[in-house]
Amino acid sequence: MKIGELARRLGIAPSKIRFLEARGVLCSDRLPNGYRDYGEDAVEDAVTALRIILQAQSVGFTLDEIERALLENQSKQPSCADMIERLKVKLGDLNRHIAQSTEVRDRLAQMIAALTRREVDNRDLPVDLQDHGPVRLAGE
Amino acid sequence: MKIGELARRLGIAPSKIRFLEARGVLCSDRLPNGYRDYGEDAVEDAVTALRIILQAQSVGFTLDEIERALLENQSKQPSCADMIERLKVKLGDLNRHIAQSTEVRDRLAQMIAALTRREVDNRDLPVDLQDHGPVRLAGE
DNA sequence: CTACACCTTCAACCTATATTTAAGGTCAAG
DNA sequence: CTTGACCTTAAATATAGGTTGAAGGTGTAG
Repeated sequence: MKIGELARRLGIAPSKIRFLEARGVLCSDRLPNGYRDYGEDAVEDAVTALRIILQAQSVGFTLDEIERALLENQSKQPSCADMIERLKVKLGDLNRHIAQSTEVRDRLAQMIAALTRREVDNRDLPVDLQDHGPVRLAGE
Repeated sequence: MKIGELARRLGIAPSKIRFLEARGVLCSDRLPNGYRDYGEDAVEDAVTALRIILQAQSVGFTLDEIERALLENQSKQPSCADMIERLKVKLGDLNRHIAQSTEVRDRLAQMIAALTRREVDNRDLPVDLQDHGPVRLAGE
């Protein structure tokens, strides 16, 4: 399988696969003419790797971090003392991030509810804006 | 209060306050000499606005979205039908994001546990890597 | 008056993460 | 053989979110 079909299958641009490969988080076999060639196993590996990479990226890991974690994990010699520390820091970040996301999610849900009510009754202001009163933003 | 002290109080760079003001999500009064001047109320407003802005940013809202939401919320004429739709989409995004973050958080925690065990017993591989087998990454 | 910290604007630059484009090679169908 | 889809690399551009630097004004202390 060539890169175009793999990209379509993954729902991403071929350029992104090339980019990730250049970054060092993916690899590929090549045909004699230089084209990237993905066998059956390679396709499955790529899909799995991409799923991990995109998911990690989506929750705030940089490609550098992902690369370090993946490579370190695959190395036969552990030597991971440093990495475990880095991952623990990331775990803390992630927990704080989840707490914050949840808080914002709840406020957003309240806001939507309040705005929806306001469509009917105009007096009802969003709770989270009432809490701190009108904030001076731009243009006042 | 001038921008430097406000920035120190907020723990951010003065340049960031200027940047956010230029972006349209903050405002300021000016002294006759052009310096930004924050009165007592303005300081509180700025702190509140910054808290909201940074938190929203940290969970994936762009400055454009934050600006639209804040300005729309403060407008006297609701006309928010569009915004409610946008916010609902964002709420969905946020819920998916929380689910994904939580999943990655749990896997990360397992990975740390496994790596910590491996420091003692080298056979014990991280569960999330066992699940999908070795992934072909770069350099193999 | 001199120093020095602080402020202004505006434009340039930076990092991360890609995408797009330019110039060219490969290949199967008609 | 030509056309068009697809591939290659390298370099330029895009986008978000800033930071930095130049050039210059302000304010206060010695």
